[in-house]
Amino acid sequence: MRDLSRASGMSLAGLYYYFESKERLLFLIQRHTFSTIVQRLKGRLEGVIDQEERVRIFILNHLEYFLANQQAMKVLSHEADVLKNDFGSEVAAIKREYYRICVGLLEDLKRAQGLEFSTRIAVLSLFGMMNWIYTWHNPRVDADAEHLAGEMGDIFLGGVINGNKKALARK
Amino acid sequence: MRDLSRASGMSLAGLYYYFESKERLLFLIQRHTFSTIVQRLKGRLEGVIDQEERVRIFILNHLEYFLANQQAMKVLSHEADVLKNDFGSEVAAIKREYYRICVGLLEDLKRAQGLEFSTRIAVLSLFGMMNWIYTWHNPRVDADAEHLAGEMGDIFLGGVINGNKKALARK
DNA sequence: ACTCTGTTCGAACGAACGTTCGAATAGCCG
DNA sequence: CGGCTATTCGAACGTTCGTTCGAACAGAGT
Repeated sequence: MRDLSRASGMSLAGLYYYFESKERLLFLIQRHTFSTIVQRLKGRLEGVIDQEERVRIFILNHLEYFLANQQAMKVLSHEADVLKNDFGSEVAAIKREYYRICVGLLEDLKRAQGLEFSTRIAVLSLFGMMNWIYTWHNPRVDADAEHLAGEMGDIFLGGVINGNKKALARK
Repeated sequence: MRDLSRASGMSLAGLYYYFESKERLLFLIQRHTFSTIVQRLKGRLEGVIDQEERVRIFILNHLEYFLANQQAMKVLSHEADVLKNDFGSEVAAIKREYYRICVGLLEDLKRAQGLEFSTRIAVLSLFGMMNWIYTWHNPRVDADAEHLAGEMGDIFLGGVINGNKKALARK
């Protein structure tokens, strides 16, 4: 809170006039962030019917937000699951909705292409690939969100589609 | 430190008889952990020539250690990069060696199969998939390390191999 | 001018943290 | 037994943290 007061130019006590506690402030930030990501995603998915393209949109939407707000996402990843009670459950609900959307995309993809793989593991692997980016992405060295989303989309989709056909053939 | 004294049964001051500071204790834990992972990996890779199998060994070795020491890895992931100066650079060197081993495995795979993709993005995507596991793995619900390593290996290898051939054909 | 409401702040509180110090204890060797 | 070293600990120190409180100030309405 002292860091925030210094950075914002408002006194420490002044912050508490607007935010009743540090926990509530973190809650507001988290809710705003994850709601925004979900809302943008829904807008971008509208009208797109190709299942692979829909997954690629999901990846791009996620990476764009993460890279545009990298320091913020570093904090939010670090502070995940620290909110208690109502704060925690409300944020968890938004995250769960986001997770479920991704599950839905993959279920649709499986149905459309006749694939068999664990949706849960695939979704969580994809989240891992995307979320880990805050630990290594350097804007001066690494490509932008669009390019990274393309590469990760190739790996992930190539994996669940082609890798899966191979696994089936192995049986 | 007070938590550690409670959990270990030794007094708070007693801890400082064995570890000169909290930072040095964290350093010793991190060095031990990452050295162990690297050392085990090297042993398991010995004599294995198939490039895909070598990557699968890498994944299995990583996941096995992470799941066998899940709470510890949660802390270590959380406390990554907090060590300063010599402590930080010595741990960073071990991590860099581990990273380089993975880069080597993928470079070999690319050479053996004539693939083209960004090694850096592939390696970091793989690390993301594997490291993120500490946030979601539930031993009562999710499969064991061997099974997860198989699934993640399918996704990742299927992605960099088949997904890559498709990307080349797209050109 | 006076009050009322909304806004801002310096100063402090209590708790938690990493660390230190001197005293107490235990085990061993002469 | 006496003396030595290694080990253990209660108590405290100084700092940082989240939070609170009362006073000060500004502007609008009467």
